[in-house]
Amino acid sequence: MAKQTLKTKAYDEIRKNITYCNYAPGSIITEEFLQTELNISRTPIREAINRLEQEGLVTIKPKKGIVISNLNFEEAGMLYEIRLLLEPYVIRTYGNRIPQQTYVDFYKHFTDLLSAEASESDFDIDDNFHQIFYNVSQNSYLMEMNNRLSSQITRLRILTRIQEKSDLIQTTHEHLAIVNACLQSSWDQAAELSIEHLKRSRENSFKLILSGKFK
Amino acid sequence: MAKQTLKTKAYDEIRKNITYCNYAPGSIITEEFLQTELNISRTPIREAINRLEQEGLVTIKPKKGIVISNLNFEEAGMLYEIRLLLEPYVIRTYGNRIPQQTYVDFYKHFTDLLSAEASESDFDIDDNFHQIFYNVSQNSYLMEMNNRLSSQITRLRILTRIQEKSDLIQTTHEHLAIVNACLQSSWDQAAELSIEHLKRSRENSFKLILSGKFK
DNA sequence: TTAAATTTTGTTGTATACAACAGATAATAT
DNA sequence: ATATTATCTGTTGTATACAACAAAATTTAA
Repeated sequence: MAKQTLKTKAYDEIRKNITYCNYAPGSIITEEFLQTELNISRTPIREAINRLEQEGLVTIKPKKGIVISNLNFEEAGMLYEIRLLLEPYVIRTYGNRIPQQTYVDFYKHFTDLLSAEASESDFDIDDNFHQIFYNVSQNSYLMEMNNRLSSQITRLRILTRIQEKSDLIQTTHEHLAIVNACLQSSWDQAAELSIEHLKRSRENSFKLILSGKFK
Repeated sequence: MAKQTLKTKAYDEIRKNITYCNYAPGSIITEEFLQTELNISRTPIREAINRLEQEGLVTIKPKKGIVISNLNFEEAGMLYEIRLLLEPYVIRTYGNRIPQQTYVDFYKHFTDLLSAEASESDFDIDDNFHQIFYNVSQNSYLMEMNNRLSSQITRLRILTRIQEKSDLIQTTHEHLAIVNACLQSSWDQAAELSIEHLKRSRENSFKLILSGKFK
């Protein structure tokens, strides 16, 4: 990435801070705070914030401040509803566009992962796994939709996985099963497995949200 | 709508001009042009343009100008792919949330429409018909997705219907069939009919695009 | 004539000053 | 003490000036 305007720099920085929950969900920040924190003038900051509002990560309260979007029960429900609609579709429809080698790599990665300690990069691997299916669709609406979802999903994952690290193993097993089906070109089965995976993941998130461990 | 900032006013105005093809697809405009045309200073104009870029209606070419997005074969294909995925889903899943009376009103409206002359407001009715299904889903991702799609769809419709006004009758007949199925609570059938409707509509758009009548 | 270097022009990128306004706080009247 | 009014404070909304830069036009050299 050669060219980086201040606008995109501010956007990347703020978005990262939101997705990784450095700014707590529900909290209020101001443009001036960001201005001094990032050492960037208001104009690029504002443009970044406007975009983030568009993406649903913040809400601008006129004359009040910038509210970091909450992650509540309803939001999680919407999120998973969309994923349950889109992911089986992209797997079934575009799974065959992904080179077998990519599946093999994933497969290997996952088996390695199951026999080792959990690390910080696991989030990215998971994200990458889902993202690839959207990208090969070559449909910019699908890709953008995934982009929109992924930051919220990451926030959800961070807020939940912290409590239950054992979940990673279960998730990886399920990813493994999906990849396995893909390697055999059993797209319907892979789609079905992704539905099961998402449903279980949803129930787990719901449980954690309702337990009130975070808010 | 009581409160209207200049930002939203600029956004509404520019978006309307794009969707109704007052700014031709592919043409290039500048911030200064918009500034003088709308009599609004650059800052709100920029914020509006940024949002429109985010929504895919324009592309900002640094140091060059603002390019009104094109509507080509690929774009139309993506558009219909998403609609074919989402609309049957929302009809099947949320059709029952719409009061019967609303269906009856639609039904009446459509039959009136078939026995009268075509008017300008037909676009809005069509839009409204599709939109209601998304709105009752109460899923902000779905609603926003529809919002995103609808402006592109409107552009497509305007560019195609101009040539073939007879298409309106066919479309209305299909809408009628869908509403009919909904009135009988035959959601699966309604979903199936919407798929047929969209597929035919897609083929029609493709044909018109390929004929090169517009570019 | 042609190629290269230079200047000009037009556009967006960025910084900043000021206006508008909502909400909180303080002051006042009853 | 309480309700009402007025003031103050903090924040975003808007306007505008200037910087940076890319591309086009012009000039210059060979």
